[in-house]
Amino acid sequence: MGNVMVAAKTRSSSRSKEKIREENERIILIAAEKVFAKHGLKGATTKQIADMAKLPKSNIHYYFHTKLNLYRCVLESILVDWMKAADTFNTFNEPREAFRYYVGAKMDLSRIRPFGSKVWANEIISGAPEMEAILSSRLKKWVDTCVDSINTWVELKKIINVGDAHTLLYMIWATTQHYADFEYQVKILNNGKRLTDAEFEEKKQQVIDLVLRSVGLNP
Amino acid sequence: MGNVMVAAKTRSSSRSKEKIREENERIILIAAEKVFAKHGLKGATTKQIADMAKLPKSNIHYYFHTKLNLYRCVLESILVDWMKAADTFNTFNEPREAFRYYVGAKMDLSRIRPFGSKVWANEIISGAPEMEAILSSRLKKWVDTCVDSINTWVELKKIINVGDAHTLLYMIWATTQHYADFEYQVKILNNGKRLTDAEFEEKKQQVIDLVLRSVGLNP
DNA sequence: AAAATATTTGACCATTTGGTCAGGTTATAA
DNA sequence: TTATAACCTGACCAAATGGTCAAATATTTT
Repeated sequence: MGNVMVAAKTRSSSRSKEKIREENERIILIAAEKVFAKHGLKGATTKQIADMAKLPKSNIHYYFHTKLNLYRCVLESILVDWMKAADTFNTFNEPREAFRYYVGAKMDLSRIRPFGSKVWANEIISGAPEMEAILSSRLKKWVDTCVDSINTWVELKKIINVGDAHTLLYMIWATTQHYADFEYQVKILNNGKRLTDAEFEEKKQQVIDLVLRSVGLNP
Repeated sequence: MGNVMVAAKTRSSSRSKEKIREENERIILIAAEKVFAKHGLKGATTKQIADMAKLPKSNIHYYFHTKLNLYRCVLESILVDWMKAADTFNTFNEPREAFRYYVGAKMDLSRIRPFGSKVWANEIISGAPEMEAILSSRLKKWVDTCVDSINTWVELKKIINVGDAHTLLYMIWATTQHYADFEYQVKILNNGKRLTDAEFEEKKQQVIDLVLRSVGLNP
C-alpha cells in the first residue's frame, strides 16, 4: 500500500525535467536578485540565497555552479529589462514624447523591479568589475545614439541646449533609479510608509514634468 | 653604538600618544572608507582595511574594536560633510541662489569625497540598518525645513509648482550623487577617461542649469 | 629611575563560507 | 521493463575571516 500511494503521489506531482530546470532556475534567480541587492556580490552568501529560494544550498550549486556565475546570470537578466526600457527612447521622433515615455518606462522599472536596480547600482559602485565589457560596448553604443538624437533636437531648436547631452541622460537615470535604489530612504522620509501605487504615479508625472521643463519643454 | 643610534632614532621620530592615536584613527578611517565603498559592510574585510592603511590587522581592532563600530564611525564622519553642504540651502532667501549653491555644494562633495558617497549609498541600498535612526530624525527634520522653503517659494510664485517638493529634492540628490556613486560608469561613457577638473566644472554648471529650469527659473 | 600607562603585533582560534561529492531519487529513452 | 541520464541533498572540507591575547615596545608620570 505504501508503495502504491508513493507511486501515485509521485506520478501526479511529477514534472518534466525541462520544466523542473526552468522553474528552479527562475526561483533561484529571483532569490539571488534579492540577496545580492541587499548584500552585494561579496556580502551575499549561497546559504542565504538557498534559504530565500527554499532549496538546499547544493541545489544552487547544481544549477549555477559558482556564486560568481549566478551573479553574472542575475546581471544579464536585469539587462534585458533595462534594454527594453531603453528602446522606448528611440521610438519617438518628438522630444516631448521621447522623454515622457522613456522617463515613464524607467520609473515603472524602478517600481516593478527594485532589486534588479539595486544589484546594478551595487555593481557599478563596486567598480563594475563584471560589467565593464557590457558598459563599454552595448551601453556606450546606445548612449551615443541618444546623444545624437538630443543634439539633433537642439540643432532644430526643439529643446534648449544643455551643453553635454550626457548630463541630461545622467539626470534621468539617477532620478528614476533613485526610487528603486534609495527606496528605504524614500520610505523613511514619507513618514515610514511605502509609496502607494497612486502616490507613485503622482511622483512619476512630477519627474516627467521636471525633466521636460529642464530642457525647456512645456509639459 | 647600536644602542645610541637606536635611541637617537627613536627619540627623533617619537610622537606624543595623543598625536599617535589621532593620526592612526585618521589613517584607518580613510582606508576603511575606500574599502567599505568598494565592498560594502559585509563584503569588506578587516585585513583589506589594514592593508590599505598599511597597518597590521590587530591595530585596526585596537583602535576601533569591531568592524561594525569602525563602519559606524565612517558613516558619522561622512554625515558631517553632508550636513555642511545641506546648510548652504537655508543660507539663501532667493530660490535661484539657494538651488545654485546647494547643487554646487553637492557636486563638489561628489568630486571631493566620492568614497563617502558610495558608502552612504551602499548603506541605504542595503536597507539602512545602521542609519535608520539618523534618517528618521536628523535628516527628516532638515528635509521638512527644505520642503517648507520650497512650498513658500511656490506660494510666492517664485518657482513653478512641482507638486511634491520631495520629488525635486530627490532629483537634486540623485543627480549630484550620480557623479560619485556611478563615477566608474561616467568614466566608461566618457571614453574611459576620468572627467578632468575643468570638465567637471562644466557638468556642474549644466546640472545647476537643468535644476533651475526644471522649477521654471531662467539660469 | 622606576612605575604606570598606552601602543604594537605575531600567533592563535572558533566560526563561516564557497564548493565538492557520493549515493540516492526521479523522469525519460530504449 | 530496463538502462540511462538528470535531479537532489546531507555530509564533508579547505580556506578565509572577525576577533582575542600575551608579550614586547614606547611614552608619560611620579
